[in-house]
Formats: sequence, C-alpha cells, structure tokens
Amino acid sequence: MPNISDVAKHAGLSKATVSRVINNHPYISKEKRELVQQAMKELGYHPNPSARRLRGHLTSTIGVIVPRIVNPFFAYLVNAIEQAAYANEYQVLIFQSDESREKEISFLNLLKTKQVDGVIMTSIENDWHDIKPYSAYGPIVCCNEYVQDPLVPTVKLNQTEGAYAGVKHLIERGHKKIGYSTGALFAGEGRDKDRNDGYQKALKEADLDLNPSWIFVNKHTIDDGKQIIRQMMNMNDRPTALFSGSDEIAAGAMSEAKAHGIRIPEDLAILGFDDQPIAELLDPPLTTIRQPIDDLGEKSVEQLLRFFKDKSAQSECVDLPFELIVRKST
Amino acid sequence: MPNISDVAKHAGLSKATVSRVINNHPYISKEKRELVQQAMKELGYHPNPSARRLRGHLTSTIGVIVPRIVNPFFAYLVNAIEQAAYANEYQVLIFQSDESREKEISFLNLLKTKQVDGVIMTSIENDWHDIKPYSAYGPIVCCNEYVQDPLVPTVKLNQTEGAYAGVKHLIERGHKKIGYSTGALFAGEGRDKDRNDGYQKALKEADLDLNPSWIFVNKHTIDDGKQIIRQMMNMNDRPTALFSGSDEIAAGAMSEAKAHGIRIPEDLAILGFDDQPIAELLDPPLTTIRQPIDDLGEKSVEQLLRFFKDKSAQSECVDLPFELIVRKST
DNA sequence: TATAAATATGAAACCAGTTTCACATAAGAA
DNA sequence: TTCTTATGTGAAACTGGTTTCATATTTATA
Repeated sequence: MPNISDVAKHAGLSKATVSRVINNHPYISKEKRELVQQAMKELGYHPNPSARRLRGHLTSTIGVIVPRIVNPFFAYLVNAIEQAAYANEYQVLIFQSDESREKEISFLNLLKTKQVDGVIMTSIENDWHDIKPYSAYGPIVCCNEYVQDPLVPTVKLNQTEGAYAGVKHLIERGHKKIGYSTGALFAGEGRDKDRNDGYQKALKEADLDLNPSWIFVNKHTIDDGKQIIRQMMNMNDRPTALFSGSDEIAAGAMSEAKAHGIRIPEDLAILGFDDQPIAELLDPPLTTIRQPIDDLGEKSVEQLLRFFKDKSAQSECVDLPFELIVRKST
Repeated sequence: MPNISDVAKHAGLSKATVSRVINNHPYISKEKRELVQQAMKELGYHPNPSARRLRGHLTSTIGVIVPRIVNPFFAYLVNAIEQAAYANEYQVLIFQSDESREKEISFLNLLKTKQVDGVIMTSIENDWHDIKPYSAYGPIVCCNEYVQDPLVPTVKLNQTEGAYAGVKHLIERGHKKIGYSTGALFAGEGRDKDRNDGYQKALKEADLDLNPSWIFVNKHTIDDGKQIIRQMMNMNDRPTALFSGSDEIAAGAMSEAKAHGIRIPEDLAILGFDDQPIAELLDPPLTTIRQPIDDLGEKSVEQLLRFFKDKSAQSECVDLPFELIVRKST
C-alpha cells in the first residue's frame, strides 16, 4: 500500500501539498492539483483512515444504536440510515444495546475515543442526564425517541397523534372497550408517554372509561402478544379491541386469539403499529399505523451532517407525519 | 481525554512501559504493572483506537457483508455475529452489498486500509477470483455461502441435505408435482447449486419428472412469492406443492394463493426455508427448514478469531446440521 | 509606485500510540 | 568468579496523515 509520501515523491511535491489536494483546500494551483491526482491514480493510493482520524477529527463513520436489530422496525430504520450515509460517503457502525444501560454507555464511549463522528440513537436506555455529557464529544441525534431538551436534535413521529388516530379509528368502528399495550405506563417523557396521552385523549373525547386491567405494560415481542390474549381470556369483562404497540405484538396476539377460537375482527379487533411487511401477510391483514421509516433515517443522517459541517448549528426537531393503514383486522 | 503520556507522567514511568502494560507484554515487574493500572484507572484512561491501528494492525473491528439487513434471516445472522463479537470485545461494522458487485468490492477495501481485521461474507456477489486477492490483507470467512477453494474458511449449512429432506417430506405427503423456487438455476457452485442438487436427488429417487415450468428462478422477496402464484394460476397443469427458497417467498405465495381461493395445504402445500419468526404466525403455520443461525454466526466469529491469533491457522470448513420443522402448511 | 492582501508551496511539528535499540540489573551456568 | 542469558526499563524512531509556520510570488489597493 502506497502512502502519502510515496505520492508526494512520485509527483515531485511535498506531503503537505498532497494532503491539501486530498482535502480540497483552497490555494492550490490547478497544475499541481492535477499532478497529484495523476500520481494518486497511478499508485492506486487510498488515504489511511486511521491516520486521518488520529490528527483531524474526521472518521467518516457514524454510530447507530438500536435495541435489537432483529426487530424488523429497526432493521428497516438501520437500512434507511445506511443508505443515506453511504450516499454521503459515511460508514455506519451499528450497535445493539439489548436494552442494557451498560452497553449503551459503552457504545457512547466511541464518541469519546473518536471512533465515530456522531451517533444516532433510536432508543434510549439511560436517563438523558447520563447521556448528555457525551454530546460534548460529537453530535447525538435522537431518532424515533426524544427527550425533554430543546438542544437535542431530534427526528420523530408525532406519537400522540398516531395513537390518537388509531384509537379513534377503533371507536368509530363502534368499540367501547379498548385494550392497550404499551412499553411503559408512567413514563415521564418520550415515546411511550406520548402514545399514552393519545390513547387517553381519544377515550376522553368519546366519554369512554379507561379500565386499568385492559392496559398491558412492558410488552414488546411476539410472545408478549400471545401473553396478552392469555391474560384477556381470564377476564370476565374483555375488551373488544386491542391497540397494540407494534405489529409484532399484534401478530402474536392474533395468532393466540385464533388458537382460542376468537374471530378477528368480529370478536376482537386488533390494531398494530409500524406497518411491517408481515402486516399485510397476516390473516386477516393487519390494520396498522405506518411510520415513515425511510424519512426517519434520512432526516437523522441529514441532521448529523449539518452538525459535522457546522459545529454550532441550531438544533432542530423534525416531526414526521404518520398514516393509518386500514386493512381487515379492525 | 488523557493520553498515554499523561498516564506515564502520572505513574512516573515511560510511555513504553505503559504501552507494554496495555498490551500484556512479558518482562514487566508486577510492581510497575500495578502502578500503571492504578494511573490508568485514576485518569479514566482509554487507549485511542486510531493510534493503535496506525502502528499495529489491531483494529478490534470485524466487517460483515450482508445483501440486505431487512431480510430477517440476515438480521438474525448479524445479531448472532454481533453477540459473539461483543463477547470477545470486537466491534462489528455492517455493510449491505445490496447485491451490487461494486459495493462489495468497496467494502473489501476496508481490509486493505486496515479498517477491519477480518471480514465475514454472508453473500458473495463477485467471482471468488476477484475477491481472493483481498484475503492477503486479512482473513475472509464465508458464512452461509461457500466457494470451491479449500483454503477459504467456511461455515455453512449442508444445503443439499436440507433441500433433499424438504422435498422428500413433500413426496412422503403424497405430492408428485413439486414446484421449486431458487436463486440461480445454473449456478456453477455455492448454495443455490447445492439446493438444486438436493431437489433433483429427491425427485430422482422417487422417479418423479422435473417439469421445467415449475421451476421459478431468481426469487427472493415477498412479492416474488406472490408472483410465483400468479404464474402458477396461468398453468393448465399446476404443481400441488411448492418448495420455496425462503420463508419470505413462502409467505408471499401463501398470501396470494389464499387470495385466489386456493386452500393450503389441501390444494397447495407450501414449504419454507429459514424458520423465521413469522413462519409460525402465518395461517396455516408454515412447515419449513430451520437453519441454525446462531451457530452460523458464532462459528464464523470463532473462525475469524482463530486466524487473528495465528496468522497461519489451518482453514476449516464447518458444516452445520439443519432441521425440518413440520407445521400445518404441508 | 509603494503597500497590503491573496495565492501557493514546503519544512517541520503534531496526533497517540507501538516497536526497536540500547542499556542496566539479576539469575543461572561454566 | 566470570560469562551468558533472562528480565526490566526508557529514549527515540516510527506509523500516515493534518496543520502550523515561514516564505515566496502574484495581484489588488491606496
């Protein structure tokens, strides 16, 4: 592998001039620039990223923290981020936090050690208070999550509206007993809180009571969905509709419900969240709330790039619209 | 951020000694070692990876090339690899080749520039002939793919056996007209060829003819699965069973088939491949061939680590067993 | 026409580590 | 007791880039 000195020698110029050509510095004569480019091509030269990182601050790598890559929602989000990053000649370092606070922090340390230029967090495990200090070492963008801090660049969906529209749809279908599954019930801030707000708002508007035993907390997976149905089977007064926090939960619930002879949507309407590819493959196809995942990824990368270009850029909070996809499960 | 000189000063020793402690060199007195460790702890010191990379060759990063991360099979594979890597204190750099030859090569260049210590390829787009030269810069492990070169460390499933068992299962269920979807029909080597072999072997054993119009080539996605059914609808002589190359194709096919009033498995049996989580959620639940994804990932990382430890380690070819999961779709 | 500003280049310092070389000391062998 | 050999440490060179500083040459302005 040739290095910058080889190129300099080959072109009959100094390392400094070669470096300037590589970095598009001003004040270089066209003549020398072409000489250098010629030499680079002839030697098949590629700058060594480690060396660049060591001196400058450019790593051309962004970190993405996801809870679990096997969750299709995050797989699609990572995909969108990767595409956008690649188009801008950035690499993506992907981390699974596994919903562990320690892992999350260990990944954020990459900012400190200049392994990544910036981080996109698609989930937040620690208190923001503990994460914030890391943003001194590089920009951190919240994507699909957010915190109560106007200084944090954020790209998110209006969760309140989404949940509101979903529940309202169920109410319009005539349901009065609406079950609800959520990540955290008494979340002080963030996505879950907003969804909870939307759920409550829709109920209130329709003068419906909120039955606490119809609220299922800390549900995330397919198995959790099945479990919800099993819980419901033990109730005397069962909900007639279930607003689940994700398509995965909905899929699990649908599967288990059918196993118990419950007809969907006649006996139980099920509403998902995400619009994953499986949604339309389920039987009956799942009514769900589509999140604009590609936009989410693109905008997040965009935000990050803005900060790379201008250290003191203004923080933005991008709010993306959602869409209710009505299929046969409601 | 403290650097190695700060630590050296704090401990009253030289940079060299500190470096030796970090790298577990022999010939260091217990006394000084503890002094250094104390100093590192007190200062909260973490070595700068870029600097280490620059001189030595350690990047503590492995690259993984997948065709598409949104394909759940690869999401699970990446997950397994990541977990195994994390346990060994390695980071994972994930790349989507998007089935593009150029992208694949551009990622392999990271080996050249010492950005990754080694690469796990879960798909191969270019001819091996063009990839091989890169292995001079670091080990390349084939995972779930393979090439005709005994010098390449490989972890794979016995695809021939898998396909054979699947088709045989369909034959035992009484099917004589078995449709088959594959990636490439005339593949000279690799996964698709082996599966094709297994398909043919099972047919031959049962004295069944191979009807070329029942073979569907270059199918991968949910939509491809739907398309297969549409093609079948136009046939006078239709297969009574479909052996699809993935659960995704199977899911698409099942959905479209039901839309046309075809009963499963009475009118058409459908067999998947992978055993993805959706398999058991479909209606009817999908009979499929389970790939031991976690083992696939773990073994691949293991192989890589072997080469990191011993540059001239012997290449191994690990063959993993599969499992037929019988559900209701056949 | 004198002076300031813009353009253009190279030498050397710098980033934060690792490794080589030189050298000192302690232990084991002749 | 002398000569190897093993053990332990530091100064300095090195990795491959970027950036500062010094300096030379143009070009623009007063």
